[in-house]
Amino acid sequence: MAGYWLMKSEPHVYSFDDLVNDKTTHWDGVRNYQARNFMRDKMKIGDYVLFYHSNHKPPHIAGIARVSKEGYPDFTAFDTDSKYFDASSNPENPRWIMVDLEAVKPLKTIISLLELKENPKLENMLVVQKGQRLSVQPVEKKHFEEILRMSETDLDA
DNA sequence: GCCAACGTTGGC
DNA sequence: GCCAACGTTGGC
Repeated sequence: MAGYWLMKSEPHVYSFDDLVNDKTTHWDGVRNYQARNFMRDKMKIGDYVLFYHSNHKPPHIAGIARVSKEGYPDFTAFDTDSKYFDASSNPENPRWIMVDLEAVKPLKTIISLLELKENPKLENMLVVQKGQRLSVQPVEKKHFEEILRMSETDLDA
């Protein structure tokens, strides 16, 4: 059974439209252990991902993606030219992990953070909790399906 | 192992 | 641009 996730990206850095254009991307640059552990240990091929645009007015969920490759070393940590370079990670003992995502489809109507907060069915979602900064979050199936319903998005259409 | 200082995230 | 919340670092 597929799992469900929410992943945050700043759209001026990498947006859902960028993913649609690219078809697939590697999710590099995560430098938080909790987020890394989800990618390393829990995310499976075919899991669905709510693609969230943070640092945007308003912050919102833009589209649906899917895991297309499971956790493997984030090579940007080895690249001294990368802003994600981390001298304490190396190919023999990589500290940071990424997954690949593929675009599935944009939400028919985007759902803002305010709309998420106003829906009592979503009150337990991590993304609406105060101070929640985690950039890779697990999502419950019922919450994922509620967001599809709110956004009038049919994954099978 | 504690915790103060510092850096980052990200909504507002 | 502000700042609350949180994670990390490093001295002790």
